Amino acid sequence: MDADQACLAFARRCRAEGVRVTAQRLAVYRALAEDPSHPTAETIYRRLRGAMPSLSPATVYRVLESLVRDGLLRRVSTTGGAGRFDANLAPHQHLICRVCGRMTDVHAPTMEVGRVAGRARPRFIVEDVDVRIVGRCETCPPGPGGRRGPARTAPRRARLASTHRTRST
Amino acid sequence: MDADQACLAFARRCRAEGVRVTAQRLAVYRALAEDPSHPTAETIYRRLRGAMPSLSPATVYRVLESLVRDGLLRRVSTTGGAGRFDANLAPHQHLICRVCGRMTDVHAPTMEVGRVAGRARPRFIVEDVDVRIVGRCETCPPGPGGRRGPARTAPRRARLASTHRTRST
DNA sequence: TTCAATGCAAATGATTTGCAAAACC
DNA sequence: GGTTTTGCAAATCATTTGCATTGAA
Repeated sequence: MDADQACLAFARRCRAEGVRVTAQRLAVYRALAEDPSHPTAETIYRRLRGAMPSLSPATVYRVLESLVRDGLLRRVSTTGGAGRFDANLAPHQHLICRVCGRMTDVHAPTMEVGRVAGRARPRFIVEDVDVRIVGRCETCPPGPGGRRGPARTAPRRARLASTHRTRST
Repeated sequence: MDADQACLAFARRCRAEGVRVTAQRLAVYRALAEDPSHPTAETIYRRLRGAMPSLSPATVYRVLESLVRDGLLRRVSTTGGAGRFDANLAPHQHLICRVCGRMTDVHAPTMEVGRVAGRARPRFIVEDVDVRIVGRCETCPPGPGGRRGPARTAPRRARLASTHRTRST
């Protein structure tokens, strides 16, 4: 699998940047590299603690934060609920089903937003464009909201606000 | 101002949908209609309690949730931090400065994502496209992260994950 | 050996919920 | 008057932090 490759490259890159390569870091990174569903910190934690009983949630959060800071992972945007992460650094967009909560990668040609941003005042320097395409899997039941109904990774009810403490970008 | 118009339309629409028009609802809606900065629930609460001392944060959250559910407001996407809201229902995109946290509306021609979504399996029915253009105001100090530094509405430090309990879309 | 990373527990921030009182239609 | 909403306080959830310990380099 490609995940092994990615993990090797990951370890190399950590060492190159002077970041220590620990079992926890590798495990968290691998969990994300192997899982295209954009899991939450808690999902990663639950998935890992079987093989790593001493792992603590705090470590998962810390590892995720540091990997995002070092540009090895991305945090994807949401409108609430727990934070979700992505090891796929290539430019791409997300399809988000408001019924089942599934988040799928898709590829659309890069959109031209640079010129739009240039009109802003003060002027704005674009660094990243993040596109969320919200809708519904054809196989999920329609209906007004995404409330009720089974959910794989996400919904529980319709959520309101969102996350937790700090900033957002 | 246009906000008065919007409030009238808002009251009309509430009555039409059988939702009660209370002073709290109107105040929260108006606060959002008058403020293009996409404030958080807490910001709205602080702004309102001067004129409405009995207002409680829980009410602000509940009002926001119900207005979003009824399609009178939108929750904007973030990668963490508190949820932010928008009374502008017209299709538009957001410029987000990772240094000062400011979120500005911009207008770019609608992007063609429908065809991309059609390729997904199971097929995906697009209902909304949400574009976040992340970068930096020309007037904000550059630098690796958006950490430290003064912030208007957002940052405090680099945040990690995101919100709170329920779903996300 | 040394400094970064981990684990644990406690702290925080954001948001939600239970319930009785107040308000709208 | 009956049903929604509100307020308040307590509960939850997601995430962060303090501190002593462990471990990678």
